[in-house]
Amino acid sequence: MTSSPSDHVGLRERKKAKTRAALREHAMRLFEEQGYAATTVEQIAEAAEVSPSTFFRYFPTKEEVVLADDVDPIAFAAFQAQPAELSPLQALRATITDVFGAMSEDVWEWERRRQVLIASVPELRAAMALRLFDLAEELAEQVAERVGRDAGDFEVRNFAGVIMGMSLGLMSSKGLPAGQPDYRVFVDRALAHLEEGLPL
Amino acid sequence: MTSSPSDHVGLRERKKAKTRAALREHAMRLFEEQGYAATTVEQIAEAAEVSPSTFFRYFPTKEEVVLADDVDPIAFAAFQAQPAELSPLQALRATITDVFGAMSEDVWEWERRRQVLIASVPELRAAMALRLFDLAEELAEQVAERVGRDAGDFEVRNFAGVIMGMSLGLMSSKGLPAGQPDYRVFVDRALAHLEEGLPL
DNA sequence: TTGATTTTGATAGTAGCTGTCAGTTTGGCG
DNA sequence: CGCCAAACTGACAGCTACTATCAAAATCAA
Repeated sequence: MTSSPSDHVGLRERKKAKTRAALREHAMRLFEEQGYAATTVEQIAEAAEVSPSTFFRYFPTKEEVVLADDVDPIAFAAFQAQPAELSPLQALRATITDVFGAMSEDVWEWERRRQVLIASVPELRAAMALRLFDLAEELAEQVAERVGRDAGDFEVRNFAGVIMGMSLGLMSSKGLPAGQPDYRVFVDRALAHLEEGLPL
Repeated sequence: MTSSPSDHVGLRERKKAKTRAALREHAMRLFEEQGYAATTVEQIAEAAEVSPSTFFRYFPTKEEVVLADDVDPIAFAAFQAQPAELSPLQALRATITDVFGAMSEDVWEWERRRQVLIASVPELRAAMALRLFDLAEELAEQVAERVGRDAGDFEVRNFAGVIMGMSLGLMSSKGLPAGQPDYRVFVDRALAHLEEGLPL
């Protein structure tokens, strides 16, 4: 689903991909080493051996180099592929299991580093929250289709908003065990709790 | 609870309050007239007849002049005052009714303008999301006390996160009727939906 | 009125980001 | 192979949010 039939992977494309990956990796490394705010775009560009203006050609903002994500579209595809008889919450849980299960350990490790960084930098959390608005929009559309309602339906939107909030809640740096948190477990547990009606 | 026994409201304090109010009002007006991004702090300061550096002495960031809020502490106090036999969700609904009901029409009108502005400016939505993290933290503590659990309890935190997300969902500019949305109704409806276990 | 404290404005500086604009590299095609 | 159009690149200038400092002015307490 990520490549169209006639996909010219010429030298140009490969070079672009390499530059992009280099920027991301050096950025992540520098952020972890000396902090997000203390790292300037100039330093990242220098480490990746390009000019600062080139950085902004690949990533519109400094935040985006961390937030750029390639699992979301996969997850949405997986959600859509869930059997129709599942309830939205059930389908969501199945999706999480599927997507996380299919991740290689390398990809997952990268993802974990991202999460830790985002959770610890308020600026990134804010940007992530913004992104979640769009994701909630998409989720609302898919849920609407699944249950045969309009995407503008109040309860459908509320459902999507609640899921979004649950995800944000898991990002709260406080309250989660430090070290190497395994978000795979947390997400499933939170969804299960929601499925039972949030008993307290 | 906002004033200590011996509260000297001298000329100094009054002037400060006036300056603060002037900054807020002119900022809101300018944002509505020419947009948030297109309005500079310098313009706001000039309209309120102070220097730009004075603006930052009253509000740490440009966002804060919109986000500064005085109903949150009232709402938390009201939540704490709810009868102990109510479930967290019931207490929350009662709080909303109480607080919104006690608002004067003027205060409510100002609140409505704020909400509309925040909903329409991504930057403000992001900042508001950040603030909701702190609010969720406080909510978690109060809920924990209410149900006799630890504030770090996973399900308590999940509850707080979900409530936060619900609030964010209501801020999504799309999907809400334009014009003069009455958030009082929406919040209660969303809470009721949650109370029923998010049926779809 | 005097002296302490607070508030204020001016100034200078940093960083993130946006634009422009020429110089170079690249891929496609005759 | 060689040319052209397109894309990529890097340098520069500029804007705005925000910070830090410091002396002048206003306010308060005695």
